[in-house]
Amino acid sequence: MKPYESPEKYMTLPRQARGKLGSGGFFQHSTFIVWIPALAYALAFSLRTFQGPVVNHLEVAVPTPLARTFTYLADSPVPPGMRVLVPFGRRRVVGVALGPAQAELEAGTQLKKIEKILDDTPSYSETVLAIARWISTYYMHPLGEVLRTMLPASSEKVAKDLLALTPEGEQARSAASTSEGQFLKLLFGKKKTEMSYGAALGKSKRLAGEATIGSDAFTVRQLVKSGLVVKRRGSTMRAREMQTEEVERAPEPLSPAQRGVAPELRPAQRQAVDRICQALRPTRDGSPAAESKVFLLHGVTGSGKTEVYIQLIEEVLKESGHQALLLVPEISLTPQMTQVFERRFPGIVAVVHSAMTDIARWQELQRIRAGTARILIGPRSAVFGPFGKLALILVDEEHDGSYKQSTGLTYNGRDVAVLRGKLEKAAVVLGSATPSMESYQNALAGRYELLEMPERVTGRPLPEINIIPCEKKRGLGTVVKAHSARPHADDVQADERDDIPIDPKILEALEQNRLAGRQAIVLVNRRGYAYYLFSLQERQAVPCPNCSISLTLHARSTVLRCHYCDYKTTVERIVAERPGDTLIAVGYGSQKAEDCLAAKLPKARITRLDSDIVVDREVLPKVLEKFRRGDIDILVGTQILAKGHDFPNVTLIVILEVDQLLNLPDFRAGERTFQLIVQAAGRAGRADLPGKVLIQTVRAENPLVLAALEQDYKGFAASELKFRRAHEYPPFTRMIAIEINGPHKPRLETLCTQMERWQDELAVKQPNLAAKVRILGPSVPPIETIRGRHRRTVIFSSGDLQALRTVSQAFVTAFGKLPPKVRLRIDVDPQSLI
DNA sequence: AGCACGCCGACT
DNA sequence: GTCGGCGTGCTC
Ligand SMILES: [Zn+2]
Repeated sequence: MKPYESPEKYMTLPRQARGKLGSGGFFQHSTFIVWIPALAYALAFSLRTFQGPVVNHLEVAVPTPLARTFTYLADSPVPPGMRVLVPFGRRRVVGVALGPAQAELEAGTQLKKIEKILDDTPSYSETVLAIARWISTYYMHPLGEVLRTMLPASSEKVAKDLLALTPEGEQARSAASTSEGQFLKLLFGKKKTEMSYGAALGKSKRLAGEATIGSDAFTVRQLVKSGLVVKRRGSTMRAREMQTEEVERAPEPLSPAQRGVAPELRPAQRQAVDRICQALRPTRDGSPAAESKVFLLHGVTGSGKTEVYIQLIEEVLKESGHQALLLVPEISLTPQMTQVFERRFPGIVAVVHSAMTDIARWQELQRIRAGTARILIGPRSAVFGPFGKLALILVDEEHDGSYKQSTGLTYNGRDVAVLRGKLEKAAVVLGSATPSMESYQNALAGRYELLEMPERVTGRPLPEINIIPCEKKRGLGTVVKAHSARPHADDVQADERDDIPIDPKILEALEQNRLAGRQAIVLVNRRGYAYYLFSLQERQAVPCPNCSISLTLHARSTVLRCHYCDYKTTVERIVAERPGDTLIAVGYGSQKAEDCLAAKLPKARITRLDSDIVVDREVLPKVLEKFRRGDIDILVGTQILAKGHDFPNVTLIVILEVDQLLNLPDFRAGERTFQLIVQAAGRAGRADLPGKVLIQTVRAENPLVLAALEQDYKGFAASELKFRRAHEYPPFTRMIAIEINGPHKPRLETLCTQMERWQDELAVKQPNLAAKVRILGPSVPPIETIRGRHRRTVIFSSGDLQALRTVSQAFVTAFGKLPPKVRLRIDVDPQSLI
């Protein structure tokens, strides 16, 4: 009997077998606690019979994209939180009982009966149900789906059909001598030998419509018939275990010294621990503190946050049964990291991460549910853990973007943590060296208590940070003129024959570092999708007059546009408006820097790590391991390299494309850049081996960069908050981004016109409401199409959350019926709008 | 999102 | 003829 299998499967098993599950729902606390509400509930249920038509009517949340719940008939009362098997349409699904149905039924509705109750005790506690309800409303996501995502993933993976190249097909592709072969190359790309069948259908159709490069188009059918490809039933892919997962869980016995006389705390640490402990003090009856308190722990890199966490957890453990949750960005969730806690708290730490198999994850969470584990360490989804008595939630690196889920239910683990803390009356500690503007503003406004640890306690000195100003434009890009405004590969090359993208001083430093037997990290941006126009005179990107974010420019086009508000202008116009200025089209990320490194440092062993690879559980650990072993001299990669990993032999970190990062078309560009520099500074060197950080920029006097050099968070935050306030961005407003996407561009554009009309109507019909909410777009996002689907975004923002919700909800309802194949995505508090 | 129904063009 | 692709409607 495997508990992680779908309920449908185990429902067919005899009852005794089910008993082995611990006869428990997932979120249950204990049998004792649950049965009392169950009895009270039964009483209430029967009383209802006197009141009205709700007898035996049970409200059930069903996992479906429909934004509503359903009413079923139940023979006996079903306490809220129980999972139930119900008929739904022509299938059977697992829903969650919510309570007696309150809503009036439409006349003539034929109710169906619940088929089975799947739990002996509720899977979802009252508190967890309350969290689910809040999430459902706040993130505008159906309750049934929210409840489903809260449970650990079941291993049912949909077997999708695949289209695979046959050996003949592979041959035809590499030869590319036939039109079929050429078409296969377009369809599959150069290396892949299989792709999803659905994607193949769509892509082949698109290629046929595009009247492509001379080569004929074929239908998938034709290709199958000629034996070049075969349709295959997709195998159910099982998440592969990360190698590190097998790291010995029970560590070797520790000497008392090792295990743990806690290190002497510095005053700032002591003070933080004391303040938070006050909030942890349990009330008389043994339940957690009477009131939840949120702390923002702002500690510079090396200020000893981990030790503070550990001591707080120790405090929690003093109370029988009390538990603690430590949320960590996915990327930092390494065995090295968890071992620190496992050593200090042997046997009672549970760890979950996304690379685990479902069984392993289920088992870890089971330990939390049973109370045998008292500490849970995990990424954002761990915030839904099945705690009995959660007394403390720690959110490490609270500013980290990985706490935000970007697809489906777009929740932010940090924000849910704050809510859960409130509902569970647990203390919440948000820790960071560079707090998010949201949390910092909450602290300034007194909603969170700010605790500061400005002092470094670890032996590692701050590295030397140098700005390398670029006197030349350093290969930034092409100078645009009215008559040749297009950024084009040829121009770029012609222009840069003697203008390399990396300053010789940096190349020299890299070479010296290698000769000294040390390693280096070079941080670049992800390879580019667009350009911005850099004014040499103003030393900044040409911004949108409405939104103050950089205007973007695409290759082979001279149209500059704002992807927030859809403001448009042309390069010619900008050039004409700024006589005497030099304007440069700069790509946000490029291959150039890497190529230059390889060319100028032929002896160095250089490897590139793209952030796309994070998704790939195989590559990332392998490369990092190689780097750790010293088989790589220079690791070139995106921001992820600055996070989480400690490489003791890295003494030099180079940040090459700071200007591009600063000018990303996103109101958080500055915040991200600041975080990157501070993080990098925290990673270079170690106690006996001082590190160095080099920053190449065309604008050496940039106050943001200067503040980062000084680790002056407050200075940076003050100016950043000023910017946010002036332009009505978060944290001074809330934002909801709605994306529509679909394969037919004209259809999407028609829809956009309707959306504009809707806005006009709102302004007329409800002027008061409309005045409170800023609506930008529909506009074209910087990445216009993803996997053949065109995209448009509408951004709602307001300082009045109620008004924002009302307007967004009205909008979503108005466009509830979408044209064929068009999908709508809602992102509440979007983390990135690209 | 599933799932079924019904319509239509194209391949045995 | 029928098989598969695709738009449409429904889910207590
Ligand atoms: Zn704009």
